[in-house]
Amino acid sequence: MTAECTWRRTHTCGELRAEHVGQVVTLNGWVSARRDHGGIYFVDLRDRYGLTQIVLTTSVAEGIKLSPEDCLSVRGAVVSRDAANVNTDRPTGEIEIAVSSVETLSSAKLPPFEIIDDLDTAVETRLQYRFLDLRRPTMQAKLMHRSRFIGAMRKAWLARDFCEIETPVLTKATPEGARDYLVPSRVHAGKFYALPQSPQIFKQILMVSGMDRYFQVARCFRDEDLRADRQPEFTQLDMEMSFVEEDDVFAVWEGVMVDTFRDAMGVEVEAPFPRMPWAEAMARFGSDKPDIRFGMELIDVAAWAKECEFKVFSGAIEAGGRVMGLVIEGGAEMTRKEINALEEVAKTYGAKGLAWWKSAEGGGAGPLARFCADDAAPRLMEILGAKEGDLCLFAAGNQSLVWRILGELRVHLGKKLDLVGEGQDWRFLWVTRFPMFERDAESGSWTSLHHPFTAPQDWDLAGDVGTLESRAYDLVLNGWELGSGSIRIHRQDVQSRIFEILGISPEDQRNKFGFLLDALAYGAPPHGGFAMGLDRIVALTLGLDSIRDVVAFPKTASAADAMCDAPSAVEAFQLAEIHVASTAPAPAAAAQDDA
RNA sequence: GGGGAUGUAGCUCAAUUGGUUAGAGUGCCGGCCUGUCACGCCGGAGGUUGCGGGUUCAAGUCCCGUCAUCCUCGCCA
Repeated sequence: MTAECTWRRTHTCGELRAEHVGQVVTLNGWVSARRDHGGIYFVDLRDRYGLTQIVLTTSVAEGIKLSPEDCLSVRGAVVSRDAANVNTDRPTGEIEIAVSSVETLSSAKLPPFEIIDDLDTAVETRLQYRFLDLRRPTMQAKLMHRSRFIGAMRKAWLARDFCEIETPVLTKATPEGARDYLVPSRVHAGKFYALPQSPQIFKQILMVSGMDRYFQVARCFRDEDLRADRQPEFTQLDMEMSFVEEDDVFAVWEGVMVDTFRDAMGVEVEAPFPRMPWAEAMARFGSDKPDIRFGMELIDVAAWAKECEFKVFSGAIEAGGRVMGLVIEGGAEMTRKEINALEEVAKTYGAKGLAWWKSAEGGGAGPLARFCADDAAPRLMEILGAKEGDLCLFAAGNQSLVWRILGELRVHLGKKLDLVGEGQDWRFLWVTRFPMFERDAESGSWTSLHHPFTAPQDWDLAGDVGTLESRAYDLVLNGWELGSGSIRIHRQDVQSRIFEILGISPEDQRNKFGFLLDALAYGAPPHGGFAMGLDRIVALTLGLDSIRDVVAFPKTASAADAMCDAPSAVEAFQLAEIHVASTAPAPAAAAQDDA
């Protein structure tokens, strides 16, 4: 624009105060609420910074039609309000703008929903009109919190001499782990890139290169089904450092989290964070991401169960399985209906049923009561640490199933019974010493629990493969897994041996990971790192259960973008260029749906 | 891939056992109003009950299929 600009703002809609009274200002913003009193007309003008009331008298308003969400430029004097008219709920409530001229920069169609905070609109509609959804002050506040949080973190890493380095988004497909998003190559007919599930190998190679301390705010892609806390593309704070062991990684992260919480939120986080071996986490909480804000730990009742007359329990012990329980203090007041609901929860996670007992010296009540005659009841109560009036829940079966059932029940009960006490906002926990390998349920072969580059506790890999412990660790916050990391393998011979255990042939090792093995052969430093899911921690610090509100343009549960309608069909010539032919059936006309 | 929930006016919801012209709040439009800030008062418009089929004298309601959204199990090294 070469002519003098008539509409550019002098202030935002959130900054004018009593001290500005008398100034003539120009504001730009959107029409939020309108209150027409005939001879005088009030409009709340909104932008990212706040709301300012503008006042139009009849002569100014003449011929001007303001609709909700019109984008305006208004010019006028800042005037103070009479004491009776001050709006104490708004930072700008002491003043208003006596408008002398209005310019409509862009008029708005009637929005499908009102742009206000406390409006419970269907997610479907919100996502389709995300540009309007993101105009709501709460949504803008969430995005601004995300920006502040990540900004504080970046500053904390840079202050610790970490170097921010970008790694490729077009990279190499690997069959291990999650399903890859694939990108066909035009230049190399029949070949494909993959979008990274994480920058794992690149960051290790940066360590071999001697970059020593790396971090990145990295977008990662996994073509798996969604959840409230999982999107197919998500953001990690990825880092790696050289010449370190576990304690070094923990210490630097603890410092970064303390700084970040302080800078972004004004919250003092307690550090160092407690550490707990995986085996202890499973035994005590039945979970590798325990919420340590409340107790109700799992109790092994094998000593009682093996001798009891309840065949399900004694049989489980004989078969090499476990019988464990939970005690809900005062839970005997629960109704049969509530207990049945708990059983349904247990069944979701593979339980055949849920044995329960309202504990009492005299034998108690519930399905287990008839096995609690004479001294059986007091003995069971002693093992459980239960009192009269408590409700005890039991699971029997193989170890992993029992852990899972009771671990999930514990989390469920923690929410249902509101067991998290006051002042327990941020309870971080490092979970360490994960198992190195687990059996694949289908093929029976070994797979890495973390990833194949994780160092073992014992470089010699001596002993039974199934009992080997790794140097992997997770950071857990209030029962959410925030991220994982490990000390890596920096020795080529050990890396090859791990691939061998995983059943990857020497030939496949060369094809898939040859560049890493090569790198490890050129003086790789001991190194380790960690990656934190930023969507999750940003959601968690806002008290949200879903990460959808902290992602500007999230996908729906079917991995679609409701606003731009991705994914979508492409032109035949585009497929031809990349040497791709679709095997998808043509969409049937009858299946078309205009919803 | 499996299970559950939901789908009615622009939005949020209601509609008895299958029964008259599918209602309310809100928003929107028009009128009135000079101190509102969830303004108020009066009036008005607004519906393919997601889509397709079936049962029935009669379907928002029952049945089958399908689509979409949310939650969830599997899956997510």
